[in-house]
Amino acid sequence: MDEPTLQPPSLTALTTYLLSRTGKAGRQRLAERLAKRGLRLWHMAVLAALADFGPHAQRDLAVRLAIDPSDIAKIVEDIGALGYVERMRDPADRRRVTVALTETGRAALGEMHDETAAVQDELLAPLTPAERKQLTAMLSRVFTNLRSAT
Amino acid sequence: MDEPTLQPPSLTALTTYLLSRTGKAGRQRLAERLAKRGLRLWHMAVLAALADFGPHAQRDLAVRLAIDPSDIAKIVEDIGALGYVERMRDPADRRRVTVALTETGRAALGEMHDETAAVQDELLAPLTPAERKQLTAMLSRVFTNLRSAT
DNA sequence: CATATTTCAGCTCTACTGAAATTA
DNA sequence: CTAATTTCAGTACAGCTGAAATAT
Repeated sequence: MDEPTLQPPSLTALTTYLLSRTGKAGRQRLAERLAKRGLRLWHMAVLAALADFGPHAQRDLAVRLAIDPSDIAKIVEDIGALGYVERMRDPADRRRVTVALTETGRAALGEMHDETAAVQDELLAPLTPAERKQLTAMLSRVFTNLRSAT
Repeated sequence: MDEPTLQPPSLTALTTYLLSRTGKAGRQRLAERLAKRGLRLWHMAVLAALADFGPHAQRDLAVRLAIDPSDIAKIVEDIGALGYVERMRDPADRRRVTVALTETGRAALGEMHDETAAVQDELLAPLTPAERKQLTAMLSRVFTNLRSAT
């Protein structure tokens, strides 16, 4: 009897394949949670960047998060409509639009933090706490290297 | 002076975020290589499944690789046009279409194997060989757990 | 004039939904 | 008649290109 759920060994031996598949699964689960709030992943990423580093010009948000600049406008407008951020023209350079987190946005981000932790616990269930730390450390180095090797 | 390339710590602390980003980067680099052959990732995945497990009905390919059944037809037709696979109606159940790898397909898959190894070396450059093994083992457990917990 | 930032229209790709055609 | 398999049309989203509008 065949077991049609087995993955091809020549694919599961490819770390890149495993990264791609597990990454997609994690993204989907996160996205499902955020969708209940009417948000998507980039919305959360922008809120996190504003919480961690303070107000940004939209251009700087795009550079920091590696979002295409042409997509920023819509993302910021969405979370602005929810009252999570405020936009102001920069008086010093009136081309720039400065985006700042509101208290409402900060509170929403706090709730999301708990939800993302729950999603992560589910995703990484088969790993011990020590292994999760190792995994995070390794992925962090890979990710940093990606961004420097542009 | 600000360093606008720093990622938000509250995101890089999320393993799910790192998985998602590194996974996407890996997928993109693989896709770039395959695009030079006129292929995409699912094409390679199907070829690998046929090489590892022999001929499949299209339905079984969809189940094994977790591709949507409605997308299989186009994928198989594409690699069929390149001469990488052959399709035959199953005489025992004429609803089913059996897909089999050709020698041409097997040879192409061999060349792709070398290319994917090169992509992976670049992606995982900051990790030692021992760490790469650890990473692969951990991701493999996470991935297996995902599929069983459907 | 050249450049930077924001914004929008449009394209492609992936992944999904729904339904039709064929066969069991 | 019901169910399984293949196939296609249409939809939604993400990510990108190109260009216009505004300001430096």
